[in-house]
Amino acid sequence: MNSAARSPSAGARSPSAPARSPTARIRLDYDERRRQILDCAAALLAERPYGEVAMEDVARAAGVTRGLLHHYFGTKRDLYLELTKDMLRAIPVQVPECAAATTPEERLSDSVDRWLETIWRNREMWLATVGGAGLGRDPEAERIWDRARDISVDSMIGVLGLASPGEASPALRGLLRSYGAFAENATREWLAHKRFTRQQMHTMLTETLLRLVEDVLPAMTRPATTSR
Amino acid sequence: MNSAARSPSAGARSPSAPARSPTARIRLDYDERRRQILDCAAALLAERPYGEVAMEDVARAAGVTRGLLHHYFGTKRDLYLELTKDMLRAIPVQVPECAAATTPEERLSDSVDRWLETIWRNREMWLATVGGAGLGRDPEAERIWDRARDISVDSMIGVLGLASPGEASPALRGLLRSYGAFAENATREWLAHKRFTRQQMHTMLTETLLRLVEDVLPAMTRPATTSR
DNA sequence: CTAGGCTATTGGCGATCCGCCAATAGTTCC
DNA sequence: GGAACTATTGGCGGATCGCCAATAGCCTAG
Repeated sequence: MNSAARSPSAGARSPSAPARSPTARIRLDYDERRRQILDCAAALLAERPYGEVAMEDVARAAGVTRGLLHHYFGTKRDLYLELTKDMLRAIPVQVPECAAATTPEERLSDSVDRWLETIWRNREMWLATVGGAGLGRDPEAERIWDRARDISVDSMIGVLGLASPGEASPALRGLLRSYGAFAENATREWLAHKRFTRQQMHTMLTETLLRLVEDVLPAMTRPATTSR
Repeated sequence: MNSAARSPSAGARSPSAPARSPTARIRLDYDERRRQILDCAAALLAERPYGEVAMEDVARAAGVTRGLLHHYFGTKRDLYLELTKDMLRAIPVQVPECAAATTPEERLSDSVDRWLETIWRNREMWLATVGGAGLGRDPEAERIWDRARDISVDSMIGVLGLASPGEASPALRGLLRSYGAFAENATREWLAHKRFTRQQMHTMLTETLLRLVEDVLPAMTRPATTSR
């Protein structure tokens, strides 16, 4: 645009320079910078939707320029997907395996507890990705989420000792995936609006899952009518 | 633009072109045009995400120019919100009230059935809005959805005869809202991936809601531990 | 049947943001 | 101290959005 008004001296850069030397170019290690950018992006995406967070904003928050973001992550969409993957890596769906001789209910309770703990520690990043800032229905994003959800489903099946991973019926998998949506919504209301206590979250998540697999699933797979 | 398009060889426009002359400026009634634009937007948003549908695309699909879209709806975001409101209007959360003397289970079954029927008839628009093309975490959109979900929650409370609308506990409302997310996910898998049959949908939705209010809710509101 | 007004519709201007890449400047190692 | 290495910058070009003055269908009065 208006590249005019560049005096020959070419000094006097942006007046809003940080307290350091005005043109300090701070050089970080690859992984450090990468992490910092991801954190800044998470913070911004946790408070307003994807479409309203400009790359420029993320860059400014990280104290770098837009070009660097593209250098590290490629597209804005790529940055978002990277953030998603990163979050899914940080919240590895609960692996139970506490002790061998326990009831499924105990394992489930433990598993849910651990999961809530992890979510709570990463709540900002969770809200930035799962919580809905998303870019919606992107095939790649959907693929990532689908895989994560399938892993989560496998984990649930394992915790409850329902079936060998390969043998679960489509109905069961679908049911558990929908339970995942249920849990996500409850978590969002817990984190963003404090509509549940953590105690309530725990009870709700465990009890609901048990009811689904013990009562709802049999009713679904029973082929005959009698839906009541 | 192409004002010379009447030459014989220059025919063969898009096969779906209207029977009018190529450059005809077709003037429609306000409501007609509005509805047509909304339908075109729904069709496009049903197959790819919000960010990848340009206003230009919607305009071309509707056979008009971009400017007209802004004239009718203002911002792109406004258009999307309008579409959402429109969809929520078209799918008025099931009003049961079938007959007076029925059991809650029967009313619920009926209500779910009616809801599934409506969704199926409007599946394209449903997928375009609920189904996830969304713009994510927009405050206005969230407000719209929240109101719709609250109405839906009231409806469920009414169908099951649980409490007078004003007296429902926050826990109940939150639980039912999360059930809404459960139902939405199941519906998406049903419509977009055919992972459930309609029969299964019906059973799953009714049975789950009953289990939630009869078993899970009491466990949540019971203050003591014993979540086992 | 023509003139004139009403308003649906157009076309294009300015601004914002994204994607990229050649040039620049810290950092390290010899 | 100099040279190689690479993190970082700055800006160009393209796509899209938001808007508004000008245009042109359609309807009614005379």
